[in-house]
Amino acid sequence: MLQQTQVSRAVERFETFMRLFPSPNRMANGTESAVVRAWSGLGYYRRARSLHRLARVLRDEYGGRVPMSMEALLALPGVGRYTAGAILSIVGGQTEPIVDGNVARVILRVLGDERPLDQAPVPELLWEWAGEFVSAARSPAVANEGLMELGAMVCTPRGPKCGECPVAKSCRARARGLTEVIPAKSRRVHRREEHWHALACVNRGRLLLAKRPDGELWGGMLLVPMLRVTGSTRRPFGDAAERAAQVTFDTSACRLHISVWRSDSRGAAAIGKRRSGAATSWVSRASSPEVRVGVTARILEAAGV
DNA sequence: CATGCGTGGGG
DNA sequence: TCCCCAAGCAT
Repeated sequence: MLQQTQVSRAVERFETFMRLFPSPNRMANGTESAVVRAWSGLGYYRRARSLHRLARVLRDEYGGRVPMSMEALLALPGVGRYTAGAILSIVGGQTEPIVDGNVARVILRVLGDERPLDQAPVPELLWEWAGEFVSAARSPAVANEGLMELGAMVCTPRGPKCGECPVAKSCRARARGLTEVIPAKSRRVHRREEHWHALACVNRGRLLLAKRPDGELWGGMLLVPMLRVTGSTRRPFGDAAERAAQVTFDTSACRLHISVWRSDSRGAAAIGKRRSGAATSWVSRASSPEVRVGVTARILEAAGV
């Protein structure tokens, strides 16, 4: 959960999530969609799907336990250098470094390095520095936690609290007045614009949802049926739906301009004509978490259903 | 190695 | 309103 997600967002979900999946075996014995459902709203849903796959690897190959070696951890789906380092150092007390966004910011400021944190060879430099740091520490867990926490609480992206910083005296960014420009911003990518149709389709308290195709935006998620506009289709769902609203929705990579259509029991057939084999299902509005989250919630609200 | 992947809060 | 960014990873 903590991969590229603020601690406070993860904390909100953690207790519930752990009650649902108290052990790797319990998750492995359940379905992927159960995990994705519990994850809904957190974003980056590949993490949820990876986690379910990971649980099955633990069940089938490691007796339901987490292997405590770098090699084994890095081979698990969704586990990279950061996650493996965190598990080994914080859980296992091993001398392994962690570099997250916070740590990178602290190191670059201390060094007065004005390069973007993702520009080669900066990442390797950061891992080496963090490796020397944790090697010199009595407790790898405390050292790594402390370094991340320093970045999160004191050496913040804007307005760092240098007056409270234990290493302010040896910080080059501080000495040169560069704390606001380090770390340097990397080249910005333009958010591409796409046009989509969405179908808000309600019948007797149930809502039509469709599973997004793997490899596309929101792959594997259960959402209000959505189609990307490719040609110049005026009425993508025929006469079965009426135009209800227009909404804009941003993801990290693109801005979606969505034409929202409203329909009833006829909607499923309209979707079926558009998409061969689209996995649609009617779900209860009251008990389905998808209804209250993300793009689906926005579309339903805009459609007034 | 550059890019894609969500969402929500803060400035 | 708009941009930045968050306990990254896979491809």
